[in-house]
Amino acid sequence: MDHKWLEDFIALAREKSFSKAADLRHVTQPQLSRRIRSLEMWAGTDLVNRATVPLSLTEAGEELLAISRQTVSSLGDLRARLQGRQDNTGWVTLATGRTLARTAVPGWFTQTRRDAGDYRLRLLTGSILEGVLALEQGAADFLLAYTHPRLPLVLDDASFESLPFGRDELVAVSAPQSNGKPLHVLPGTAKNPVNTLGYTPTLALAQVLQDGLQRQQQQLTKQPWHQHLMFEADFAESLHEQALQGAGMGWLPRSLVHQDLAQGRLVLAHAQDAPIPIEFRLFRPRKSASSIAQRVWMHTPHHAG
Amino acid sequence: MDHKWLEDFIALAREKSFSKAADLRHVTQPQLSRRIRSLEMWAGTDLVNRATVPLSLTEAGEELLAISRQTVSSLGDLRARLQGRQDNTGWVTLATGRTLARTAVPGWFTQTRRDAGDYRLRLLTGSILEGVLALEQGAADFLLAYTHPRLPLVLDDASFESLPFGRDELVAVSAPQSNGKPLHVLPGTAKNPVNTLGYTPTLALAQVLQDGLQRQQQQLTKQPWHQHLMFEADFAESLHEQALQGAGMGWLPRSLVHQDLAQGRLVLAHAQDAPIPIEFRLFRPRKSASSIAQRVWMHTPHHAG
DNA sequence: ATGAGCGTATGCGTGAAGCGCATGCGCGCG
DNA sequence: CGCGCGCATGCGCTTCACGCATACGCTCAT
Repeated sequence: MDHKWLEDFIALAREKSFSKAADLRHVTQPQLSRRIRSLEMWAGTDLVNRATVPLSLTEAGEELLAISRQTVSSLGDLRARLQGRQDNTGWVTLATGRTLARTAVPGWFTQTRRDAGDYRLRLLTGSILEGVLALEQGAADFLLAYTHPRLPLVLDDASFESLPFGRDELVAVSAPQSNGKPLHVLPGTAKNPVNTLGYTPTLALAQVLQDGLQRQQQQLTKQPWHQHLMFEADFAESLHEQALQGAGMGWLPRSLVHQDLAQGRLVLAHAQDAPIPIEFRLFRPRKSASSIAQRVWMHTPHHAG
Repeated sequence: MDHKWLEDFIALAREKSFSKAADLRHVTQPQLSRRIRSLEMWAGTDLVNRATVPLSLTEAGEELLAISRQTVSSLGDLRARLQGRQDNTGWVTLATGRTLARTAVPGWFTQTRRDAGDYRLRLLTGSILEGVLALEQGAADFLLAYTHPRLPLVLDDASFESLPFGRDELVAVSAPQSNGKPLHVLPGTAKNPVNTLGYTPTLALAQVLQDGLQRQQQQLTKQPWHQHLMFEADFAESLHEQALQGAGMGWLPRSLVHQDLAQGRLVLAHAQDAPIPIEFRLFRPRKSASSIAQRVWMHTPHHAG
């Protein structure tokens, strides 16, 4: 009997749909179907009436649901307490991506440390999905992530709250020539496409960027840009490095390159100077915040969306 | 989080020994060690203080123990209820071995059906270990198994009770020659060993037989018998079949062959006619018996050990 | 009535994790 | 000081959990 099965079952009872519950649980629908089937095998009887629309629980299912809720919550609470016990040494854990860790976190940390009192920060960098899991499992106090219609970010509104944390913009930059003009500039030509530095598609930034570019090409220029992807990385810093070396044009967060732009090490590589806006929010569980995490949350300014 | 881990942890807290708990849980000591380690990883903190002798639980471990007990028992009870609910259609489930299913069960079934009222019997045949698991998990109402000092049969006395069910004896039999003397007879000679039919060592009967033979050779004949194992099966019926065909000498339960002995299809193949006694007991959980299982238990005669 | 679309179950190949066995290592006792 | 007991670790094997692709059933609309 896997504890996961009970959590799956609770989700299924809430959503009354295998597909929806599978999304909530971050697994595919077939897998959730099999897990529920396993739970039914373990119980020795059917738990879900699949004939009704929407599906309903059998009598046995209702009984198991009650016990599952109690079990999951008591074990979850205990686990959170145990984890929190050794975290209550003044640490706050923040899950985020590598780029935001470089751009948005430093300023926030120094500011909240000044306003909310001294505390120590533990940073967990990884994919958005990893961050979501860390937050759900109590391994992190906060999650700082990009928000975008194309990023599903499945966090239950009932259990998690968020506030607008900040915004930034992706600007097309390139190393300059000796005359100060960009070495690589948009749009290129068909025979001379612009050397481009890109994000790996798994990265959240890549999704946001792709969507932003599509819109720009629709609104600004009717014809496509001619790009030649030279370099791809899952870390904005790497692209930054390549851009500084003159390897190509890349879309980088302005906060990451504004100093280079000011001092001429990089220049804007877009004829119309059309930055792509990006937004990010800070998430936290609605309950069971440590006192320090609570103070930090309260002293985090809401950047009006 | 595997539910097994909690059961392991409870066993460990009771036994205060990884090895003992591993035996109770029917796994090897290293595996139990790893499971507890997994549980500690999940909890995020140590649960067991391995330094003390005997080992003790940490504060976190004590808290988890309390919740584990509650969780395991409530889930276990519910499961038993659910299983019982659909078994309460007049079925009683008996786990036993293949041999006892042929020898001891039929008479018991007809007798208890007469005394305890009409009921239906579901027979689960398998190894003793499988039967023990079926009983522990509520998949079976009763377990009928050989008892012997060499068979560890790890059933918790606090949770399970048993009664002496019956006894039988293994007799050496062989097909007869035309003159009525056994075709294969003990003891053989060094150059002409007796063709023997044996049980696969995994079988409980094999353990009992081997122990019985060792004692007999110590007590009756100082010198070993000369046997040549011709055929091995995990099912007494198969040996029976082979014996009838004259393939060799085999130790078979008397109840299985008494008719063949009476009618001369088989004859005793042992010079001193020294049968090996075997005993078997009926086990059941101390609690949560269905009403029918309760009646059957009550009407099962105690064959005084 | 028939076909389109949604939602759940199933086959399959891959990869990770659980398992037993063999062995290492620390601690207490003779 | 060595010997034995008890828990941890390395290793190879097998099993199963997972995602992907696809089949099946059911409803609703034309």
